[in-house]
Amino acid sequence: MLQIAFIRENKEATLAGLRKRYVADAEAIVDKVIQLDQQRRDTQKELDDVLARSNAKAKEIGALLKSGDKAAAEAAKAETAELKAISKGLDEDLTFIGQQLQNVLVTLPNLPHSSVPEGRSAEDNEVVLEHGEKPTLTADALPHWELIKKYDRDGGPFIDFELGVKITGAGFPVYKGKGARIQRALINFFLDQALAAGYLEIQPPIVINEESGFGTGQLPDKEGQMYYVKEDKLYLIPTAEVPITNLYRDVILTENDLPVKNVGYTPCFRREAGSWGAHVRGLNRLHQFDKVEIVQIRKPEESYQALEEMSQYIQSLLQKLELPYRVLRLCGGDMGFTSALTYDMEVWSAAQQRWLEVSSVSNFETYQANRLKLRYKVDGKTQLLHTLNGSALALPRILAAILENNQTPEGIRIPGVLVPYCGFDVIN
RNA sequence: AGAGGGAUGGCGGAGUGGUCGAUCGCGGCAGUCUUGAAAACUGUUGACUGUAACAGGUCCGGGGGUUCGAAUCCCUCUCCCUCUGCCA
Repeated sequence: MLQIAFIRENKEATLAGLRKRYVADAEAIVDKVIQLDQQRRDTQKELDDVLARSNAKAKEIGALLKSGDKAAAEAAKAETAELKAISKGLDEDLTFIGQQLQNVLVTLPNLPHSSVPEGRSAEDNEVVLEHGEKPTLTADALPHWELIKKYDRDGGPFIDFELGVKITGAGFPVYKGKGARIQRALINFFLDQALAAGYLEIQPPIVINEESGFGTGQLPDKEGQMYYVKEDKLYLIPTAEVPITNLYRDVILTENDLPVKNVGYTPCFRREAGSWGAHVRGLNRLHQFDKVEIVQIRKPEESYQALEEMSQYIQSLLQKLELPYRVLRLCGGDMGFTSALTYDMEVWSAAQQRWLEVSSVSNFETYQANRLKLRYKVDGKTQLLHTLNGSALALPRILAAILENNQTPEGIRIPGVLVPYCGFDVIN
């Protein structure tokens, strides 16, 4: 959530940011925010004054009763009725105005960083760099969903979509044999790498309450994208970002606690309506998938340096896995609601001949921290922190690229770094 | 799931209708002493809002109520603990 004080004092910058994101009626919304904020402050002032008078009166009555002057006390009591009526009315007004303000404020996305390119859609994202050689496959090369069927060894394909449909539904594959083992290998590899890079491993719950959904910005308007357990009012997490970042909700850190670097492996659940044929085939888009997520909490002045470090770290993983990749700087129109700057990492899927997004790393600046009330103390003052996170990495598309890019007539070669984790070096 | 007991500042723990935002202890911070540290002593130490700075306002798990006045009384929700039951 944007800070009201910032909007009030930087109206033009706010408008420019919102335009970059193609927010409709930005000017009208910002004017509404400023107007409601003024109204709220005026009403608050008025209420505070009435309350101050009431408080003084109550003390006066207490003193009179103590001194035994009952008649004067009764007279003073009679004067309070009016104050009470006024304060009640003002209090109701304030609640109403506050709600309206909150309702408008939550509809505003984060303001883009100055380096965010102009643009309306994914077409306009800026390619920051490309790394690695795209493998040239033979004419009979197969996409991963065919490869999975080709190496049918343990009583069915090593990733079984049909079986998943049977027990749950589409988008919930069953990993078997080498399929399950390579998943486990990837998770352990990613966690070990993060530990070596100084992250603290966290195993959070994978269902979260409404407050947590609000804290990181999934709620109120993206509830349709999450699975919901109605009886308990709990949501299945779409990413470990939600529970891990919310560990720091309503927290005031000290400088010694910083920087916070957490890593967590969790399954992730996404309802994601809509599908487009081949683009969502196989492992390309699932309702349940595994992901290792890195989260950092930083002082404002360090957060962009941290973002670059996280980007480098994620790239190092892709390099170790020998995957060709590119890094995109997302444009204003394509960036997530809560982010100020996002890099997407995409790996080259050689048989599908397309780039697959496997990571997204973002700096949210104070947008989440303001919702979370996540602060730290500097020179006796409390200040909002910056939150960042990134996938490091999401498994299914990594696996898809590994399978496709490394296919040979003899079988699918497992990248060297994974072999000790897998216990095998080829799927054949 | 049933019965009972709780929820107070970073932690422990007082406070049961009137200067209580809250005694006290620990911890933290600053100082004295010390070559330095420890110990001891002294002072200081919640958050939000508001103001140029004061002042003022709000917060004792959440919400509502009684009262001139609520941390204290009433209702309700949530969570925690103990015992009984069930259970990976």
